[in-house]
Amino acid sequence: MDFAYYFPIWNKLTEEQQERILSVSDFRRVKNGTVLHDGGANCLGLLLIRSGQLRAYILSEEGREITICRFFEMDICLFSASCVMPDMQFDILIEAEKDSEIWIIPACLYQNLMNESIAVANYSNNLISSHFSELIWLMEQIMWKSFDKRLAKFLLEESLLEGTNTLRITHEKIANHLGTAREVVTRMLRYFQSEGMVKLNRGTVDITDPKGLARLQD
Amino acid sequence: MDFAYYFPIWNKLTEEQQERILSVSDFRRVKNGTVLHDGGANCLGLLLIRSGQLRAYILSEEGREITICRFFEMDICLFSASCVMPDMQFDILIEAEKDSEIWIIPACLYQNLMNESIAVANYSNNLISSHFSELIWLMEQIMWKSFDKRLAKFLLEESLLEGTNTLRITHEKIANHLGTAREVVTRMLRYFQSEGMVKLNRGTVDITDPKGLARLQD
DNA sequence: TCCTTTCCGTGACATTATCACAAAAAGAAG
DNA sequence: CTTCTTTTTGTGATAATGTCACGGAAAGGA
Repeated sequence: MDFAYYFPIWNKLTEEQQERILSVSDFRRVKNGTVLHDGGANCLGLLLIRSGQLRAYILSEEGREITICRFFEMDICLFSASCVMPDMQFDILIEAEKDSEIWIIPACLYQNLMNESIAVANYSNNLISSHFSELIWLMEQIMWKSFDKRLAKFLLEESLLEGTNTLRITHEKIANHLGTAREVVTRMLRYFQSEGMVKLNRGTVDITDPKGLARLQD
Repeated sequence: MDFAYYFPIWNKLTEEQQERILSVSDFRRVKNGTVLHDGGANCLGLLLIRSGQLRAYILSEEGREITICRFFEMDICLFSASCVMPDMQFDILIEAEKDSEIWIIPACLYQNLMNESIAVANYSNNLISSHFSELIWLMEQIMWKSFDKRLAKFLLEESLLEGTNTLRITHEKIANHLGTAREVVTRMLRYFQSEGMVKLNRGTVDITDPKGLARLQD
């Protein structure tokens, strides 16, 4: 069990606390596309990612989406344990963006830890603070950056993440990440293509001029 | 000194901690419009509001604003103490929306308290969580509500806050709250007026049909 | 009364969102 | 291989909102 290696503040816990976590945490493999949490009442627990990738997003009544935050290896997601934070009342969804391996730490256990351990309480604090920061940053992007910049930035980030210039992603997925309509993405991508910055094919976006996109992005 | 009455978890602190807070906290009166915190490095401390009203907002490079959150009597604002939360790196501004009386609790003191007291740590947790929630809510409004609804909701909230249907506020202020341009507010208000829902005068918006606005707002 | 500042009104135009529809590509079924 | 279905993309028309430029009205100060 390499749980201890992945859990961030493992060595700040007492042995008894470590035991408790190990004994009740659940390991699980989920497929790309699995929805792990769909807002509101249900309170799965904290998610500790061993491998793969998750995304948290919000959903409008009309079915539009926007990605709030992404989680990677060794990250902890506590949006799926909103019951731990009683003042956290919102409907956020979490889905696997890749096949993933995760541990699920029951919310009630974590709740207890937060009440026992200052280290845990302060660690949670830092987690939420950094999510708050990211959200402010996202807000600034949405409010004050034109869509061409946001799209360019997204493509570059995605390319960095995947380690390739040939992104296997549909216009619709991109739209769902950025919180806009598919047509808007299509049109902007076509413009990028006309400028020689990308090459489009069904299901893929090929970045042919990363520097061009980079110049655009801010 | 009625500090103890206003400070939220006063009775969960030790006497020694209470002493320490009292001895270093600073009381201050600020005028409407005073900017208490302007982002980034400076780290004034926590603000505990005894009377008045503050708002936290972000600012674009072009000078556009949007209100992130407001603080009233007995609220605590910790955005002005972002150094306490090392992962909170963003430029947020805080200004008095009314003449206000506040206590300033030095950041380093609070920092220490968080490391000593689980109550303080968890209280901070709840604060940040609830701000995170509010921010998600704001994001949903911005992304998925049309401007007429947002403006109607703002006018009604403002009227409730002020306890009057005659709001003394300029179109520009409204625009700064809602993160849009003054012209957009002007045009929408004129539309509201043409529908008989408000009556406009220089510097005031008079709500003549609250129910009409309420029907609009969602 | 004159001058300055603040606030508001409005046309023209740009950007982004919405709606409606269709074509092209891929996949499934026979 | 053909036919059917689903997914993905393309695009025009129109609506909503943002941007720019300007001017005028009201308030306040000298």
